[in-house]
Amino acid sequence: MGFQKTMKALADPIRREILNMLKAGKKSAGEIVERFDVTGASISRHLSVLKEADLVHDTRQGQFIYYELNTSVLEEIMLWMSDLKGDNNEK
Amino acid sequence: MGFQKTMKALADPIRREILNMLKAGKKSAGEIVERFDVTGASISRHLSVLKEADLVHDTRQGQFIYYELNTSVLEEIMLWMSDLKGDNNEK
DNA sequence: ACTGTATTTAACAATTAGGTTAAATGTTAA
DNA sequence: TTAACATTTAACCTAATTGTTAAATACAGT
Repeated sequence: MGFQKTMKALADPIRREILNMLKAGKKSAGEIVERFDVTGASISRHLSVLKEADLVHDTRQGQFIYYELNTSVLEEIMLWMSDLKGDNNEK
Repeated sequence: MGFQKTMKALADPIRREILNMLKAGKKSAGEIVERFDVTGASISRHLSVLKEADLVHDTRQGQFIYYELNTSVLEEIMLWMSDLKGDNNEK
């Protein structure tokens, strides 16, 4: 269940770019929107896809909602890819 | 150009399962079709998506077309994920 | 040349995804 | 409580994806 959601979430370039941005630290939805040429509503939905995939966590602080990267779910994906490549061992 | 195609190709569960099958060695389109509950036409298109993403190579042998796994394109994806995770080094 | 088998391609229907604008929600501050 | 701001949700549109069936292509054997 999680795997499919994660892969689907990662298949969109805007969502991947959002993840790249968050590597530098948590950012508010507004700060994220600024970087793209689409509406806030559109980014908001992308964020909710990332959230459902557990690739980000959000915390409200006042009127802002901050998004933060969560890479733990990438673990099993990298394992799957490693396995596919024939690297038949851990990590 | 390649990255997006690869991620898109990997986002479908049937295509991932095809790749899993091919880990065991090359298989004809027909052998692949047998494993799934969809028509050969459907699998054929999935195979062409995988081919366009360079995740598989195909070679005709008589009336059969054999598909073979190519994992080289996974390299850059794993690098991207590693980088996202903060593993700021090689491999 | 014909027949059978393997596979792909074309045409179409149904579903999903991603974008927009407008309305709704939540928070802050006056 | 009203106003302003940040963000999400709803309604809608269009384009892309995935599946189906039927036709086309490619090869093998007689």
